[in-house]
Order: sequence, then C-alpha cells, then structure tokens
Amino acid sequence: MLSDTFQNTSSPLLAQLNEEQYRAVALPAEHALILAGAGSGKTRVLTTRIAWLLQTSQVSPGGILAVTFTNKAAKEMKLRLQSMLPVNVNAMWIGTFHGLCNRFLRAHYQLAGLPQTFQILDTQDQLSAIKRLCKQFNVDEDRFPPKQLQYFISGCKEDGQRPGDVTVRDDETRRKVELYQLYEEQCQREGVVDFGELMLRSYELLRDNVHVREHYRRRFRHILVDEFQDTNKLQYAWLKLLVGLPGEGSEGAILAVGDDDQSIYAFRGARVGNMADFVREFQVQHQIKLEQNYRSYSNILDSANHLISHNKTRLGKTLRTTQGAGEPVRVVESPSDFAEAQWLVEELRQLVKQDGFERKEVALLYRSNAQSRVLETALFNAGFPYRVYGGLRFFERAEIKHALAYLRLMENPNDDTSFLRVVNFPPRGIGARSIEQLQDAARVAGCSLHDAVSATTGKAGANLAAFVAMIDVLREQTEGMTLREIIDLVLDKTGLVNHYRAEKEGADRVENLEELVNAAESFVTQEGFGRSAVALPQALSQSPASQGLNMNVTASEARQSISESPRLFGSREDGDDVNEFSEDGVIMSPLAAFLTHASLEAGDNQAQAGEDAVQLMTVHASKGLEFDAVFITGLEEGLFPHENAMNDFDGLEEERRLMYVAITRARKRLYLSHSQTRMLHGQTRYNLKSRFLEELPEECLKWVTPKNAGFSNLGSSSGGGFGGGGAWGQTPAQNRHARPAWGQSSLSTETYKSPPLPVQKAEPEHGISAGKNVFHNKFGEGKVLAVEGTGTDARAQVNFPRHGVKWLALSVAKLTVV
DNA sequence: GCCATGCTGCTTTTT
DNA sequence: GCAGCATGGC
Repeated sequence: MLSDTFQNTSSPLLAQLNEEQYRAVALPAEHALILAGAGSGKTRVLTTRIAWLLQTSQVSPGGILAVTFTNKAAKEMKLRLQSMLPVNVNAMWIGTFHGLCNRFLRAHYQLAGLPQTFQILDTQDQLSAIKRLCKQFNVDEDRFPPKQLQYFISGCKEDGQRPGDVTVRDDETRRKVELYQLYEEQCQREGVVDFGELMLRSYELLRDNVHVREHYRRRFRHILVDEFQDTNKLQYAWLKLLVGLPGEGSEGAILAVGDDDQSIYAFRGARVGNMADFVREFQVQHQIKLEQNYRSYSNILDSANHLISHNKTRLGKTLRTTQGAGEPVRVVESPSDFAEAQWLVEELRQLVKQDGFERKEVALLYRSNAQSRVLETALFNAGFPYRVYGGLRFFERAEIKHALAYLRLMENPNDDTSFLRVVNFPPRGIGARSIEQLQDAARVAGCSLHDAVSATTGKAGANLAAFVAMIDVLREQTEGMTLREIIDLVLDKTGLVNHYRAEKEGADRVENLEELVNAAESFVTQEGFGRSAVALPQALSQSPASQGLNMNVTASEARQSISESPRLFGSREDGDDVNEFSEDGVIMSPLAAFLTHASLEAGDNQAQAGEDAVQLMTVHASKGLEFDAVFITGLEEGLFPHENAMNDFDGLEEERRLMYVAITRARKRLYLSHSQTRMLHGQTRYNLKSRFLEELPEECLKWVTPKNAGFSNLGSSSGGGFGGGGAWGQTPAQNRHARPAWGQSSLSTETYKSPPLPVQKAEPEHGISAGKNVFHNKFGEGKVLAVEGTGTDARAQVNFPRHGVKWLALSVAKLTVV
C-alpha cells in the first residue's frame, strides 16, 4: 500500500528516497518525531519535506519555520532547498534558534522593551560585562568568580528563570540572584542582550502577548526542528508557545528530527528528555525511525551498534547498511602519547601514499583539546599538512572585536562594553584612573559612559571628549556610505590599522582587519544590499516610539502598546517580498545587519576549501561530519570516558554516546588508538585502555598490537612491599595544603593533589599498581585502575563498586592490597 | 602604560 | 605543561 504511493508518486523530489525517508517526507500535517540515525539522510529528509510541502501547495513559504542549532546547518538547509526548487528561501524562517529569535525581536523590539539598535553580546562580551559589574559592586571575586556568575546567569536563562523566579536557599544563591538582577539592569541600560536573553525575551513576548502569539501561530503551519535531542528547556518551551499544544486550537505542526543516541550536549543544558516530552505533550501519532545508513561499512556500523547497546536509556534504534563488511576496525596500543603520535604520522603517510586516501578525508579525533598538541607537534615535525578545528574564530579575534566595538558604538553609544574595549585602544592617554572617574560619574548620573563624558574635566576629560567626538563624527561622516567605505574609514580614523602596522607582530592582525573589510563586502553582495538606507516600514515609522532609542519603554508599557499598533502584524502573512534584513518589516542599515551577523555567526572555523590537510578536532566538533578514514585517539579510562564523567551513570552514558558519534563518522576505515602512558597536567599518567574498547564486537576488530600488551608490569615493579616507609610514612602535616584537585566539580573530598615537591627518583613503595584489588576503610574493596606520580604525589585511581571511581592520594588514603 | 613574572586551574561548545 | 590572567614594578 505504502510502496504503491511510493512508486506512483509523480514528483521527482521523492523518487530518490528510501521507504522510511519517504514516509517521513510525506507525513500528514500533524506533529511527528523522526528518529534519525547517524548517516541516515536526515538533512535530505528535512529539506525534501519542506520542498514537498511547498510543491504540493500545502503551505506557502511564509508558513515554514525551520530551526537548527548552527549557522552551518541552517545555511546547508537553505542551499539544498534552493537546489531543489525555485523558491525564495528568505521568505521562510530558516535559521538557528538565536537567529530566529533575533529576527523576531528586531520585528517587535518595542514590545520586547528593547532599543531598535540593540546589540548582541557574545560569550566574551558577556563575561567582561559581568566582570565590570563585579568591580562596580565590589564583589569578592574569590567567592563569586565572574565565570561562575556567567554560568549561573546563563543557566537561569536557559531554564527560563528571571531573578525573581530563582529559588533561593542560601546566602550564596541570594547574592548570585542579586547580581543577576543587577546584570540585567546593566544590559537593559546599555541596550545589549546576551544569547540567553535573545531566547528568553522571545519566549516571554510570546507568552505574555496574546496578539503576537496568535499571529505567529496562525502564520507558521509547519515547524521543523533539527537536532531535537539538543534542545534545552527554554527552547522547547519556546516551541510550545510558538505552536501551541493540542487543545489550544492551533494548527501548526511540528516535525522534530533527532537522535537520542547522538545527544552529547547535556553539559550545556540539552535535555534528551524533550523528545519523550514532545511525544507525550503533543500527542504525537507519527514516529518514524531512519535506520538505513548510507555512510559506513558494516564492521564500523556493527561496532557502533554494539557499543551503544550498552546504554540503558535509549529510545532504541539499530543502524543497518547494504554495503559489505569492509575492513576490520583497527585497534592500536602505543607505549606513550608521543609514540601514539609518531605511529599516527606513519600510518597517515601510508594511508595517503599507498591506500590512496585524500588527506582532507582523514580525521584525527580526540576527547579533549589538550590532546591535540602532541599530535600537532608530530605532524608539524613530519611536515604533514594538517588543520585543527576549534580555537578562536574570525569574529572572536581581538583585533576584529576592537574594530567591531567601534562600529557598535556608532550604532549604539550606550554600549559600555564596547566603549571600554576601545576607549583606550589604540592608546590615547586615557588611563585606568580616568576611566574609573568616568564610571563613577556615569553611575551618579545614571547614564552611559558615552553620555557621562561631557561632565568630565581636565586633561583626561579632554582626551575622553576627543574619543567621543571621534565616534560621533564617524557616525555622521559615514551616513550614506557603503559598508565597505564605513569600515575602511573607521579602521583608518580610529588608528587601529596603524597601531597594528607599527607593531612587530602585528602583520597577521592587519591582515585580519583587511579580511574584515572583505567579509563585509561579501556580506553585502551576498545579502544583496548596498546603501545605508534607514527606511522604516510604514507601521513602524508612524509609531512615535520608533524615533530614537526607546529604552525607557518598559516591557509592560511596550506590551500594552501592541493594541495601538496593530499594523505591525497581519498583511505580511506570506512574507514573499521580505528579505533577510527587512526582518518582516524593519529595514536595518547594512552596518546594523553586519554587526548582528558578526555576533550571531562567529565565523566558520574557516575550513579553507581546497586545502588538502588531515583534519584534527574534538569528537564533539566532528558531529555531523563524515570522513573516509577516522582515527579515534586517546581511548583510555579517565580520558575517554573522561574521569569527570564516569562517576555517574548519565555521564558515562553520554560519554558512550560520544564514542558512538565518533565511530559513526567513518566511512571506510576506522582506527581506535590508546596509549599506556600519557602526559596530562604536566604529569605522566598510566591509564587503562578505555572500557569502550571492550564494548565492541570482537569479530569486527583487528588488534594491530597484541591485545593486552604492556600492562602487566606497569607500575608493579615496586620493590619493597608497602605499609612501611616511603609514601606511607608521610606525616599528615605534609599534606596540610592538600586540596581537592578539581575544585568545585569534585564531590569527593578524598581526591587530593599534593603540593609540588622535588621529584623523587625512587620507585613507588606503596605496592599499589593498576589491576590490583585494594581495601579502603570507608569505601571497602575496589580495583586499582591507574597509578600516577611518585612519593607524596602518588595517586591511585580506584574503582569502588559501591562508591564509584575515585582518585586517592596514596600518602593520605589508607589502602591495603587484598 | 607597559612589560615581566608568578599563580591558578585544567572536558566537551554553539549561539 | 602551559595558557590566561592578575599583580606589581618601573
């Protein structure tokens, strides 16, 4: 029956789909969940679904909203869609959660209580704003580290909590909430929003404004959500508001696509549970599993399936392929991380020379960034081309942020974060003291730093006045200029370029600034607008509050004003004539649009096209990518699974999913590599091989090095028993300064790292070595996983059946071998 | 205002 | 082991 429809379809769009993909694409307009396994054609299904809906006239472009997590995914979706049918993708709302929220808030800035020119703080900006706040309110930064406050604030927002919503149980939380409140006030005063705020404010506007909510509910008939397993609490709540639960009389349908087995972002608030909640709350009748994998040979796939089957909490899914078994998965052991890197380089050479792999089709994956160094060194020394993903991206570079800060100040003089970034950069004789005085003046006057300048006096005052005048003059001068001209002028007049030209090591930075001009240029040509027209749409330009910055409009006042400006809504239902930057009516200047672009899109990690280099990245970064050959390195207990994650059940399951993601990146060949010793935090560590290696099907593997090589005598060469002298004899006094090794993340007070002491040459005398069973007074019997360090530095990692895995300082913990 | 030195902390990351 | 930052000296 189904296959009849399948065969009879007249649309070439659907012809290339397999049956399960077809069923997903041609689902009725009702809520549905697609469980899309790795390499199962998820993006194809999403885009074909949209194309099919449009082609069969079930919806007009304006009725589509598709949301992703990364700009890359959104771009990809638009691109594929455009290749499928002639459609103006800008009429649809396709973008990241934050991108769409930005679009939404730009259109309703008044209702959201924001100035029209609101700027977006990225993570760096947010942190510096918090630091500034802490200084201003004399916060003890030892008790409340700004980083931790940032984490707290972002966490609250991701849970949809305003300061008033947070449950306060202790003084510490009370203070944090206070600071959260102050931070919010600061942001509002300065006309800036952080990433969390984009989401939360959109959510609140939908929640509190029935007109807006109804408008969008009527408009969006099909909502498609990519990577649903990565949504956090707020994002899911946002979706619920946008669409409305069954019984709320709304007509939109959500198609959620996700893979619980690839949920690897719990640490940043992702809730896999949203998948089950979605099915329940939206009474989902249609669930489809995409299990046909088009990527890998079956040895690779079976390994992935077998591994992930060790997880208890899954929705359940098994990937299959019609490709053959392929090569076995190679498992390799090295004596050290250094040797591992050496071996890798050799193997890579062979792979390219003899086996005909392209370098850019090979990936070296690792659990944590710190592991890349030794690999890079080896590759560099061997002259082997490589590219490392991660690290600073284009718009995050200091020189770029400086340039952007000037541009932002021109747009929004109240942006104190930007003001402080460049007020004395390049140096112009404005020191810390004058800035402090200015900050005091601004505080007293309750105005921005920019506005407070006029009240300053003396020499410092003159310098400040000159700075502000420069910004103001630039703003006037650049009116009507093209974006390129604006940036050129700013780079010149502010002295930024000259500053870096004069610097010995500044060549790269100058180059990057030139690249910024190029980026602006291509932004303008790509997005198709040149002059800095500041035309406002009718409804907005007639509204009195749209003149200037309406920062004094409170959110509640703004909410009321909706009834006075009904023309904000309706009439543009189809949005066919709307382009990306007119934000459904609000036409932004090219500069404003470019600044938004810069904050929301930190820039691809510039994987330069055409460059044939082996790719180095974390497993996290590899999600969504695929390669002919993949090396997963550092497969050791403590590293992968990471020691911070293996103490609790959920953590371990997430690590396993991470491993699953890593394995499923490989098309043809997969290497799994581990090392007996590894340099970490400046110490050599002796790690057992990862448990994940034991969780793979033996018949798919080929142990290139003997399976249990090397471990037997590691660390067990201790001469004289134990319990006598040496480490055991240390007096407690020597451990007075012992402290938890991993700060707040360590729940176990038994985890100690002793203060550095002169290196002792003596072999360990404690008699503890990997593999032995030991007894601890409190934890009972456990198995030693690893031992590191010597003398008072010696630590053992022990797995206690009832208390989990712990690191114990041997000079503190009383361990006896049983 | 700039540079040197010392101290701390240390998984994963997108927007 | 090493980066990133804060502090302190000139």
